[in-house]
Amino acid sequence: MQLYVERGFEQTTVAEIAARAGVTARTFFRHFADKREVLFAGSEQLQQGLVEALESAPASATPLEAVVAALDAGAEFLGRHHAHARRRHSVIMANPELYERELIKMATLSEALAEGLRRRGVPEPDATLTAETGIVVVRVAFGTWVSRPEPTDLAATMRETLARMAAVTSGG
Amino acid sequence: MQLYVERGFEQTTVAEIAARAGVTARTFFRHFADKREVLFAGSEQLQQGLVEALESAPASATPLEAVVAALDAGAEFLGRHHAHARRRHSVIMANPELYERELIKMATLSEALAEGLRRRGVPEPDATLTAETGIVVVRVAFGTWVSRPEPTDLAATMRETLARMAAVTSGG
DNA sequence: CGAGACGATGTCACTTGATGACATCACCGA
DNA sequence: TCGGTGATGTCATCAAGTGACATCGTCTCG
Repeated sequence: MQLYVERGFEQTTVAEIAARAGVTARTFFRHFADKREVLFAGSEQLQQGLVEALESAPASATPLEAVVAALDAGAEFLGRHHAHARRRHSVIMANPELYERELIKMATLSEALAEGLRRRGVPEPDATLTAETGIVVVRVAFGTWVSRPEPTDLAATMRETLARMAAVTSGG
Repeated sequence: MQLYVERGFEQTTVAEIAARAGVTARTFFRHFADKREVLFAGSEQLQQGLVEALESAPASATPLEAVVAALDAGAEFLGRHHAHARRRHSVIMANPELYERELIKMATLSEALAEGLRRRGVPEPDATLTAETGIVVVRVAFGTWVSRPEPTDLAATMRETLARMAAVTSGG
């Protein structure tokens, strides 16, 4: 993060990162699949948390309600470390390569949620669509949350975003 | 495409592609920014078509209706060459690197639609959310369309997908 | 205590993707 | 015919990864 902020992502070489960490480039690649992955460590935990929240939603919950439960868990996970999140987000948004990675992480997350919904008996295409809706809400809400200079309530932002989403897709 | 299908994306080298095309690797990189971009030539036309359709929707149209107009244009563009689309899609889905690129193209498309909606006076976050909804519909509908062995009506699939999307986000 | 297994790291060599600098060559218009 | 322009080739070079092998410290078992 230091180097990416200092001189930009493309301009910093893996050798430099490794040097600052006091290891070798070869070692770097044993910890991270590639140069981008450094910024996405911990995304498995997020996914795991979301899926667990989805699964522990009551069986009577509608698909959307189950996803809302997952969103709440996501807000708790993402809603800490506002300052750090802002720095990280600005680095990612400044680099198409990193943004690509971010997007595929989100897509993976979406697929995991869809799978969880299917396990709950939700048929296709509803499972996929509900999951995708959830991910759009996470992305958009996180984006506005992170754009605010001071930390606010991410869960609330997500709920508002979801409400707008519902309004908008029903032709409001 | 030939080489990517024959031996997989990662396994084919730029030198091979260039050789089969009868040029040099250096020339390849003058036509395509990178190895993946080969599969995404023409995506600017798609974007342009969608945005134009969005703009030529009547001023009285709701945001969602305007996006539906764009979707129709997209269906016309994407809905041809079913066989080719299937091959291309399977190659992309088999390779995370390519899928990443696909996702960022879609994100760019989404942002272009959002910008078009803003020009129509749609405020945030509705513009972004409506555009994202449209893109989800394109992605999911295209996925099911391409999964069918025989060509069907993509526009119809999109409409059905959008209807499910509306049902699902309103808690159905 | 000592031998050996194991995990983390380093070293080296190599492939491939990607880019800059410069040379060529074909073609087009004055 | 001359000169410009655009497309391509050649060459050198850098950076991202990866495989093979060596090294070193630690932990465990007899």
